[in-house]
Amino acid sequence: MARPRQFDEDTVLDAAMAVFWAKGYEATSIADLMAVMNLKKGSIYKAFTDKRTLFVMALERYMERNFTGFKQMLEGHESPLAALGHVLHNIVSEEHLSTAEAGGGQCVVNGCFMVNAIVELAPHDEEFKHILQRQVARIEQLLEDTIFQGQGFGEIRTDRDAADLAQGLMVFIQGLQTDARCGFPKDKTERLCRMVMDDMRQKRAA
Amino acid sequence: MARPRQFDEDTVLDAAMAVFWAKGYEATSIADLMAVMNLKKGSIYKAFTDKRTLFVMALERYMERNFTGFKQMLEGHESPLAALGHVLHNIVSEEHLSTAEAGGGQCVVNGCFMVNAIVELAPHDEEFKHILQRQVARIEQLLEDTIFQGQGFGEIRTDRDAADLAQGLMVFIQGLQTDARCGFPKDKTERLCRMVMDDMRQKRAA
DNA sequence: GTGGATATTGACCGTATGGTCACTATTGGC
DNA sequence: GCCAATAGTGACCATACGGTCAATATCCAC
Repeated sequence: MARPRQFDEDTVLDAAMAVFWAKGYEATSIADLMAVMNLKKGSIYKAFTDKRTLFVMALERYMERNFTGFKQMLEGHESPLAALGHVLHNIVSEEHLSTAEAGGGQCVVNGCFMVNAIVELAPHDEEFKHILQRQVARIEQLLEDTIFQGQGFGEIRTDRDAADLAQGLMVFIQGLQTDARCGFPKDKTERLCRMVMDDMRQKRAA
Repeated sequence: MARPRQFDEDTVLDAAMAVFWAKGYEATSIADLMAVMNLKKGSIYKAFTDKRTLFVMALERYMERNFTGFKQMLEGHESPLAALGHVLHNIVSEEHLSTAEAGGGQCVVNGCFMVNAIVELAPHDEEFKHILQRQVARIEQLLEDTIFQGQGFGEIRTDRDAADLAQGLMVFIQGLQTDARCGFPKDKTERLCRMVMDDMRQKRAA
């Protein structure tokens, strides 16, 4: 009994996510969003209230996808350490980094939307800060659980708490995302990932 | 034979640096700069051409200070490893993180201006990208030299290249700066720093 | 004190911004 | 076929943006 939507919400949210991810909150204008979502201004505001709300929706969409992506990547490996290695490899590989393809945009390495949002918005906006802190904690917990398993397996070093190793790994990952934004060569970051993975390994007495 | 400046360039540049550091490029308006620099719009444009040029000057000012700060912090320690520990401790401690006090602003933890600029600007601006890549490389080199010395000292592990260790440490530091923007507790990051320092140490056979 | 040179000022400009809203279009239920 | 309800549209709005410039003020050398 009412006119149905003429756009697919998932599709346009993906498009909005891509442009916010690539350009950040401030640098993305409503005009940018109109172009990439293929919607007129009025439709955007009717459906998503305002720019900030749309950003939050796009960010939460990203974070949810990112989190379940992590979980899936951690499954189906012969060992927890291999699973972590797989996650790191995926972070560094281009496939995981958005190519902002929605709207015919060019291929740019964008790093991590969450990290970008932290740097741009967290210090000046309590709401974003809480959302982002929660997400960081969630991912850290995932890493910690996996590391804990690996310690039980005897393949990950036990001279450190799983929580500490997880936090250290998380900081390292955040640093990698900065590197990505600066366009550093993939082989360098892959090398670093191998090194970090190797340092997590339980060393046998020589 | 001409009217002299009524403001101190160092002072106003410090103020501009603080606000760009805290809020980023896009979110800082000319009005913000006028307020914090205590200058009228026309004076700013006469002295610094435009917003972008002023930002570059502020960023380069920061980077130069940051770099010489690193160098000074690395001097006068009993050993290279202790020097690196001192650097890390300083990064984590509040003193090193800008308090944006110029202009009577509130005290906020701002992370690293360079990292903020990388995340906000590097992917979409070739000039910034080059400037920032160069600075990262410069700091990495400093770390590498120190690590190399420490290896000669026998206190830093020699099973890895100094260059690799330096790159890993740099990524970790960049991750710390993200954490800072998100407002994570200092004791957590200090703990992580101790852990990383300890992992750099040359282990004696048990 | 006059002149040349630079600094300071604030009014002004064109445009882009985020956001609103009255109007029209399209639907399913009755 | 009409009605209630929601979607789509684009003109419109106030304002904030980065930036310019002519007029004025202030300096030093002579």
